Amino acid sequence: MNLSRKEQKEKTRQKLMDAARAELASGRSFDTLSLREISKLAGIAPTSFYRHFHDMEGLGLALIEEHGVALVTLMKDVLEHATDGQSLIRVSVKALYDHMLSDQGTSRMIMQESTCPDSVFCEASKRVFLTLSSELADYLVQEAQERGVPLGHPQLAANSLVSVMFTSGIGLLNTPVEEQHRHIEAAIIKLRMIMHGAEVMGSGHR
Amino acid sequence: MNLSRKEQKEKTRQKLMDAARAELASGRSFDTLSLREISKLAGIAPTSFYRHFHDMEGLGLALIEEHGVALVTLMKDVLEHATDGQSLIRVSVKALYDHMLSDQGTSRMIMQESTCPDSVFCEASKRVFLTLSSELADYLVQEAQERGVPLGHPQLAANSLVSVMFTSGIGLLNTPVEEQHRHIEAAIIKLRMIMHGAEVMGSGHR
DNA sequence: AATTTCAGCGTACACTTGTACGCACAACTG
DNA sequence: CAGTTGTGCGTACAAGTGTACGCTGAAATT
Repeated sequence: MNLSRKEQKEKTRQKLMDAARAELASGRSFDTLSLREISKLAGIAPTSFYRHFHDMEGLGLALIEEHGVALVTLMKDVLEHATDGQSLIRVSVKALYDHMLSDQGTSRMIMQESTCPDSVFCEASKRVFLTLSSELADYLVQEAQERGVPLGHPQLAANSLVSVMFTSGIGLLNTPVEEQHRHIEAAIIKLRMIMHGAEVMGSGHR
Repeated sequence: MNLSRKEQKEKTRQKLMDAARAELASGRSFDTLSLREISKLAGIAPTSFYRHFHDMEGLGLALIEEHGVALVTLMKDVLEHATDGQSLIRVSVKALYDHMLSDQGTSRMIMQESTCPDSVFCEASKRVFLTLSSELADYLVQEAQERGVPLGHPQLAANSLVSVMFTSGIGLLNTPVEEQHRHIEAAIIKLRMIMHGAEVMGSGHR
């Protein structure tokens, strides 16, 4: 079972990313991670790191990129199979939170980096949120049209939904298992609240 | 104009905190700041740092603490002088955003640290948000009672309001001046949307 | 006036950091 | 089969890190 060069390389690359994800998941912030440390955890020499990424920045970017793609795919999938508006929220939340729990490190990183200005990470993170927001907004207007219930400021509504969804999601990561269910239900209520608000604002009420 | 020892010490302490705030404001994350670097920027020897803080962690905590107190004071002040519910949102947003703009560094730091688990900073940051949320929730129920318009889930509503307010606020920091006004108006709409939603949920509608 | 206190400094040490350079050796290519 | 390619390694170095230790001089206390 000799591995080809490409396979082997991909494998070590994943080892590096996994090492970083693990450290992130344990609560470290990305910019406290050092090239040497990650290399050691991945079981390679520090100088070999450069065979896979030009930089730690390169690694970070790869993490965000991969996570973002998965997130957008997930959301499209959920929206596609949505039945009605009520359960949609519940299903989205569950799906998103499962995903966040499965990669806590990168999830936190994206949230963190989205607050920093002028960094490559920030741009990448914001792009993820923006994509999700527009995707959701598109769906909302379409769905509202079908139901004949106009929505006010769908773009802003989607934006708030994403904000609250992720802020709550991050909170969930630091929540003991026995309280997670309560936490999720709270998030669902918050999201419904925003949807109701959007509907009110859609029916002429300012 | 000889300064007393205490005054002098307080002055250098502030120089340290100001140096940190400046670095934070320029987009650095707190844990990339080194003791030596901050000491140099403050114009003192690295070893003198210990006369003021036990740690960089100590400095960080002081930053969050001070900022948090200012924030809570500000909010209480705004709520106290509130006239009606509509302008309240506008006034709060303006006040908060002024405050955030005046200390971008710490504002960002609090947002960032609130996502990390198991850190002293996280606890401190979350405490700030929690205090703000409860303060706001208290006001909302009281105000709702006076108006005779019941609110659904006031605690969750307050929580969402704070989430959206701060997420948008952080976004504002990275927004060019000419777009800031539009950004603020968008935030106000988002917040009103949540309030409408809370009112809908208060009138039996789930 | 004599004594104590203490903010600030300089030196020193053990570590960690990124990365330049060249070598080895297995996998690919012709 | 010879030749090239490229992953991974070890060494080496300059730069930066936290902090222990002891000193100084002025302010505060006695």
